[in-house]
Amino acid sequence: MTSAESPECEGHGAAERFTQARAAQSMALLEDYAEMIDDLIVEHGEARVTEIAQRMGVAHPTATKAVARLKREGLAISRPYRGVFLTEAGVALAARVRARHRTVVDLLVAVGVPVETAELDAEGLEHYVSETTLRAFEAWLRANP
Amino acid sequence: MTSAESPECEGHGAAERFTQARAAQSMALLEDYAEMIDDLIVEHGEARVTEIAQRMGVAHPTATKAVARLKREGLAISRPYRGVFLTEAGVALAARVRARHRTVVDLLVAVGVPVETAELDAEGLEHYVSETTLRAFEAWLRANP
DNA sequence: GCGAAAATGAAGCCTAGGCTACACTTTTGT
DNA sequence: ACAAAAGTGTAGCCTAGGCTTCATTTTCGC
Repeated sequence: MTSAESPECEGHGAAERFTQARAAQSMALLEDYAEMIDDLIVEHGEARVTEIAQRMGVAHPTATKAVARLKREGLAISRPYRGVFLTEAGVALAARVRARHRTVVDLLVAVGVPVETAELDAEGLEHYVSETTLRAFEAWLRANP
Repeated sequence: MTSAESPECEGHGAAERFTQARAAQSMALLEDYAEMIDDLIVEHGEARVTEIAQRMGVAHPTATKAVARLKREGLAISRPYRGVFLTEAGVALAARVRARHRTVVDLLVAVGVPVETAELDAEGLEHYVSETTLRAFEAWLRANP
């Protein structure tokens, strides 16, 4: 542990970091589903629960629950036995997520990570990259072409 | 996985990526607790549940539950009303996690992320960095001092 | 040495995110 | 047109990981 820790007493501020990481985690699944739904709409004009479930590697009721949460958060809309669609906010989220994913993969590849590994790791990593770090990645990629 | 994957259509195997990311997530908390306990043992000779809880930013019963899980996984041992200690496997895990954390922070800083942000983001990121990526980071850091 | 404070454990509740089983629509094929 | 197949929804169960409340044990101060 380096950086800004009080050497005496207990080093804290640690709790904050974990709390923040936990918050990021709760957003991660929502982001994945939003991006997935956006993909499906682009490909097929709509996203069906069954296909969302297949691609996410979960059973269909799990996908249904996730969609319900997306709707609660104002990111998606759907009617019974019909496809799922993203709201404006949902589309914006999906776009942000996709761009961030690209940047993360690009940076990993740029520092020597094999492309397939970069794609694999990015799936987990992307949700924990802050805006500040993302911009640093972009700046570095621009400066190191 | 009941239903098989259609090898046709476009880019899948996506399900696998998500499944893997989910598995990594289930390991993340265990890793954080193991590292934290190791820190406390180094500092105080033992790790008390209350202090683990404080530093993780959770209530003490939450820490107790996490310790129970660590014990189930063979990573820690403890007796009622006594401190928590790591098994050999737990110590090894903590060491690996700490080394990985440092490498991730170093790489982030090296590409221009502010130190405080790097520490913050690394807390979430580190759990999703594969061995391959970690080694790529180390190689890159050696080549770009 | 004893009573109070601090630490720990145990019970019970909540949400998220998995699952299976089953019921009900919609789509589809003859 | 209608029955079978496919898709979707609902209910109910599980685990993980949060929480509060309360009981118990240890530790500490006097």
